[in-house]
Amino acid sequence: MKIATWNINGVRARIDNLRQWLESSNPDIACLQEIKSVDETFPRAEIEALGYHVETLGQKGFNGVALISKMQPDEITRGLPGDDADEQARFIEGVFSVKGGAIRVCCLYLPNGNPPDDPVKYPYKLAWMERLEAFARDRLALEEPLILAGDYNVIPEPQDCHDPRVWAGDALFLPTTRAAFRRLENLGLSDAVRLTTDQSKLYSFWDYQAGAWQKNNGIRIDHLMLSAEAADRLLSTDIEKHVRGWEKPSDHVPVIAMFDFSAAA
DNA sequence: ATGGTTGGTAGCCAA
Repeated sequence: MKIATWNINGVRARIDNLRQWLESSNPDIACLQEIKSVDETFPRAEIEALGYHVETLGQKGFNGVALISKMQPDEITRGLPGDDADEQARFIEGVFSVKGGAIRVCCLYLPNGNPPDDPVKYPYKLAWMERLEAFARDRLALEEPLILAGDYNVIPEPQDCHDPRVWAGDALFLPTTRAAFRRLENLGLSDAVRLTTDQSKLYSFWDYQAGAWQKNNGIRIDHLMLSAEAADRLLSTDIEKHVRGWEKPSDHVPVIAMFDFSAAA
């Protein structure tokens, strides 16, 4: 089973890329972030025409996430628990039946947090990460294959960016941010890409500005974090870098993980 | 080099 995460940076501006990607990469489940669309204007029919189920949590103008899948989900939950006043559309969770049980796939768009001295933005990021940690602790107690996939807006380690000095003061790389990410790992979640390679300079995002793509000035911020039960079934991962070279690309590329959920638990 | 690029929106903001 192929599970993907992709920050698409505007699903309506990117519908041709999305179709081309779904047809060529053929994921079973895809987590999309930054759809920048309300549910009413989401290009549902175009995606359903390719044989996918579509679940969205939209928002006007920015944010917004979608979970699209070949299988019908058994259960969908919208929003990250822990703050009823939070109106930003950044989280959608689906449960899917596989042979021998269920898998749980969460699509998340973690707040960017810049600028870090803003009175609202960085504290919101850290609070959101605390809520994610509490959520993960709850779900990990179920002892089932759990995949938390999305744009984390976190550069986990210095080797995940082209130049750590450039990112030193950025909300994506501050020690406090990285420590919060490590707390997720310490709960028992593993970075799928890092389970399969220790290679440096693997990136999932290149800024549109200053020729970052041409110079390979990228960062790795899109992650699939796995429970032990999911990690046990992991076969391989891939960062689909070629998608960044397409016409009118997103600034992020899809990150995928292949699993074998066919064996009994 | 505190620059420059994109999407959604009509607030220039968010990234």
